[in-house]
Amino acid sequence: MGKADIYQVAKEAGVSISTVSRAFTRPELVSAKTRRKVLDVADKLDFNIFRSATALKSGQTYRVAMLMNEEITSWFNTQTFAGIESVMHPAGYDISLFQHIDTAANRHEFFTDLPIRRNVDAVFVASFAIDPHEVEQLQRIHVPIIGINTPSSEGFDATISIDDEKGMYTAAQHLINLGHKHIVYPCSEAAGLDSSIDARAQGFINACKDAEGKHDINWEVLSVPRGTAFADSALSALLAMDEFPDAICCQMDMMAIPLVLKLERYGHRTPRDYSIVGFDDSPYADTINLTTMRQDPYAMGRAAANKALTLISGKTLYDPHEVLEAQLVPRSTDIPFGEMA
Amino acid sequence: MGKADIYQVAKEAGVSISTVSRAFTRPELVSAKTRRKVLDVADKLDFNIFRSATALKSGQTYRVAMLMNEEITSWFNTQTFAGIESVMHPAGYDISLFQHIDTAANRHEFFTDLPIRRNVDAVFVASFAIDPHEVEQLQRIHVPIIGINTPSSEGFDATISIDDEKGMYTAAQHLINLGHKHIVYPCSEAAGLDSSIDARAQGFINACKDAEGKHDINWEVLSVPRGTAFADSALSALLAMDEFPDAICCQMDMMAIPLVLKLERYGHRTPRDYSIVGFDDSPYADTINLTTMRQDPYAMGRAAANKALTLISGKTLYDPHEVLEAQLVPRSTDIPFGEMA
DNA sequence: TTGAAAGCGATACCAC
DNA sequence: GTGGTATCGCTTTCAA
Repeated sequence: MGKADIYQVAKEAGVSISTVSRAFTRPELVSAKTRRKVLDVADKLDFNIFRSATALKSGQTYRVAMLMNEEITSWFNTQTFAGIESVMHPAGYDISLFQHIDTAANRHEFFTDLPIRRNVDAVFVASFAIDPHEVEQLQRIHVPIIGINTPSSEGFDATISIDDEKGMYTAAQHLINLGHKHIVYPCSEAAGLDSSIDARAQGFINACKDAEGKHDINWEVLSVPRGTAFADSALSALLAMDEFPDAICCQMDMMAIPLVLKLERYGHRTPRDYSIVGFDDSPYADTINLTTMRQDPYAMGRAAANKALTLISGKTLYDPHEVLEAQLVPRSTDIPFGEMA
Repeated sequence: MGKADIYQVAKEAGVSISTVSRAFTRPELVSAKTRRKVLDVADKLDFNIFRSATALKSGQTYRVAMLMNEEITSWFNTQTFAGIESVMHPAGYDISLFQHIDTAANRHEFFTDLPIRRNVDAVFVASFAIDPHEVEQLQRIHVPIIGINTPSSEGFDATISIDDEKGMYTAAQHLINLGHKHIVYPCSEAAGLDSSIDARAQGFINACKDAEGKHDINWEVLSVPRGTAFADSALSALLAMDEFPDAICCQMDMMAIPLVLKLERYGHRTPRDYSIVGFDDSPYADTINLTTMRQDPYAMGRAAANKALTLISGKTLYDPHEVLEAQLVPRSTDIPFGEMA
């Protein structure tokens, strides 16, 4: 049966174990005939190189860690993970996932135990606020650390981020330029964990402040509790306002999409009655024709993984820290103030 | 620095490497004082057990493979992956992902090379039609094989599935019981890859055939091309019909949700003008109040992973093959035929 | 082009 | 409760 080791293959093929090894990992050092024979025997005996042994010998682990806020099931995390996977897998790496590095308890446990120490060849930190002390702890594992949408690049060997603040500044400015007078930003509290949330809110605030001299606008940030029902909370808050706004600027599509769909049931229809822009260009944004700011976390994951491979191989990055810009995707939930019903 | 090995830790702590090893993996065999000392030294030297060595010694790999159709970014795949991860990670396993085991070329490559042979402790096969020959190939790696929504349990050590056919039978029957007369099932072609698609279509057909004697119904399957725009294709096909149906039965929410949203732009509003039910209870189904058949792939992933752990540990499963039923989630896209406008 | 042998780091059996 | 040591499977240098 099929638990042959390298010695059995060597014996059956009439060669040494060195040759078997080479037939798999350094084919060019073995004659074509010998190689053919070894591989045939190996296949017959269900033999394959045992990567754990290779790992031991080489000191590499062929694993990388990915740390994230919350669950992998969120759109951003899934896309980023898929992007990293798409380049790390072909390169022979598995991804060891650490979800929910969010609560104080989880963080403390992770950063003091450092279970990944000596067990991964690189670490990806996806979109969460990590404090300087934690970065310092991470550095103790002595492997490349790559940040994706981290608030700072301090302590990271490489980072790739979108400029959330600028992106949201652009979105808000777009609504202002359309002539809107009363702009609301429903904002779920970030609890200091998701760095993007804070940066986006700041971008909105900055755009409004900058416009205050030139435009006659009335703007406000509507804080709603964090949680799974944040969109419903925002809905309630909006419906409870003295006067319904003429524009809504959303921190993410997952806020904007439910609002568009549910506000309609209360007689508020976009773009007839109000303009709205989202952020992310996540699923169904196109279906409902939501104007939004697009970011591409899959591409960011790929870029981050390529940086990691370069660093793992001991090379230097030409461009370790990259900042991308979100792009406005004009669809049809926004019209000039003057054209509204 | 910071690359201390077990010998340095032993030396610094004044013990043998056996004791260092035990301090980490068999704490109960070491005196509390010695253990404390060893762990302190280890922390100071940034030492940790090197899992690749453990793996070599034990013959385990602490990796499992997950094979899937298409990308991990689909709702079903993400949920299933997250479920598996939620039990495998705490148990010390990483998941090695193999996406796109769908095209003939990819399948052939995977099943003949069998890159996972000897390199994983278990294999999960998520929701795709795998033929008997392929299962046979998989068995050559001599580890437990666990299927999730596979069309057959033949050759698998364990399986967990929902009864797609019965679920869709229920959905169709529900529409029939509401008195609908003209029921359409928009169906993207499955190309023999996604086993659920075929089973669901069959469930719809069976329900309609069974009802033909008792009810005066007119039903049809509307085949639309596979691809990213399958919902738009279905939309076109529906709008091109001589007479718009009074009920639509969808293979998945990702078909139903765009239809509900876009048909409205053409004057067809649910439930006023037609009833519609989806399948999956995936994101935004609740937001638009879609009546649908719920399945829980996260829970299936967890169950599959628990089965895997049992099998890996050499135990026998009491109940290797489980079939779950999708549950009708009544919301408000369906009303009795008689109450329609 | 191929073979012999040392060694990667942890584990577990066997002594003490 | 602790230490010595053979061993897991592969890679790689050195020799032939």
